[in-house]
Amino acid sequence: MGRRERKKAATRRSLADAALELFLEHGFDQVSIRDIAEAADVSTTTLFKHFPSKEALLFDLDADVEQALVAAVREREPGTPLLTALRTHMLGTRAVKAEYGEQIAAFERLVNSTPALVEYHRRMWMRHERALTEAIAADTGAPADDPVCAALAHLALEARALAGGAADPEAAVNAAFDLLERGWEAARPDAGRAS
Amino acid sequence: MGRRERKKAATRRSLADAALELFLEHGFDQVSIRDIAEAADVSTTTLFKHFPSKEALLFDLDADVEQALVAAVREREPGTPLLTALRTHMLGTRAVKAEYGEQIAAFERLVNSTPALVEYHRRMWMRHERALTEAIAADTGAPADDPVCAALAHLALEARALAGGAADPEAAVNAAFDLLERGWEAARPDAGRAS
DNA sequence: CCCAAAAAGTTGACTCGTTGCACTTAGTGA
DNA sequence: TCACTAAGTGCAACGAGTCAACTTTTTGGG
Repeated sequence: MGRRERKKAATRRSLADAALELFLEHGFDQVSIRDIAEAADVSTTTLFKHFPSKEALLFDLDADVEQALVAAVREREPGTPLLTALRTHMLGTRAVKAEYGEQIAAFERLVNSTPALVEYHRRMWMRHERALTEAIAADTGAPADDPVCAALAHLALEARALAGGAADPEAAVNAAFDLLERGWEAARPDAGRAS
Repeated sequence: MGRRERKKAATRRSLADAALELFLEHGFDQVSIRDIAEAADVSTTTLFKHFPSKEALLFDLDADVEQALVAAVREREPGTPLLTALRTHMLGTRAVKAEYGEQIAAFERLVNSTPALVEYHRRMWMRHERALTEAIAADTGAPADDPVCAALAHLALEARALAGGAADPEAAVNAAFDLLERGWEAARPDAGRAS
């Protein structure tokens, strides 16, 4: 990796870092793009060459975490039912987060207290809908555009948004998956055991 | 109703009309707030006294249509299962719309081709989540904050968003409800028959 | 080794949604 | 009739995001 790409990555990180710090201290809406550019000592145009929007500054690291979802389905333990793997993954990342402690907690508080960020987060999350649909379809031998697989993917992903607004997020996720799991097994009696 | 309120309603309507016309002709993003205010012969400040945002200009009429959803559950034929009523309502309004013909079709095309509008529409729709949750809970005698009822409400409402992006919307709605209905009946064996 | 092309950054002005402020106008109610 | 209030105006501003023209590097090929 040449010097150019290293420098590029450096300014990118310095932007994301400055943004995170300022957002955590003053709140998302109280910090302007100009403030961030100023803090990272670049111009606003440069900032927008690195990040397509103000929101994107925050979810820079989070991007690959989201990819893990599809992997959790595709590369799950053989013999594990699909929905079980999904459910575990959604509950599991939560546990990992809890372990990391205050930093991630503060980040989540920031996101969940800013409507624009909640929405953006949701959008990013939902981008995997198609990939998940295909993973599920492939898994059960259904055609790639099977409506039932699409519905399952969509509704399973929605479980996260549902948890976001609930008093007890874990219970909410479990409730959603209880519903889906039973409905899914009824629809495909073979799906509950191994595939 | 005095003259003042009549005038207020008049400018409001003239704004909404101008907006709809311009949006349909040029597309949402190609029309600025200033254009609309100009066409209705008021200032942009006045426009924002009537509508809280650009998007709101379009969904002025649609607002009460959305309210019908909760009514469809609460005031359904006695003996009809809850989910059946919901499903029918979602498929039914679609049929009504088809009958109205080109105008509504064009409107829907406009909305569905503009990400900002899709999102706004979804938001409006999802505002009924709490009301629906309570209606469902009351219906089955569960506590008002029962997670399963909340999950069902959320996921049922989501069926619309799911349909929006699907090749065959009707099939998508049916697939979602098939899943939910089975899961729901498994969770509450008494819920499938009458209440 | 040098030069041209590509990539990174800068500057400054601009659009667009949205808000705030100070002001006028016109119904309304006593 | 008169004070009050709500609607509307004009203008200036702010913040996000874009655009175009221009200055650096950095890099790769002849």
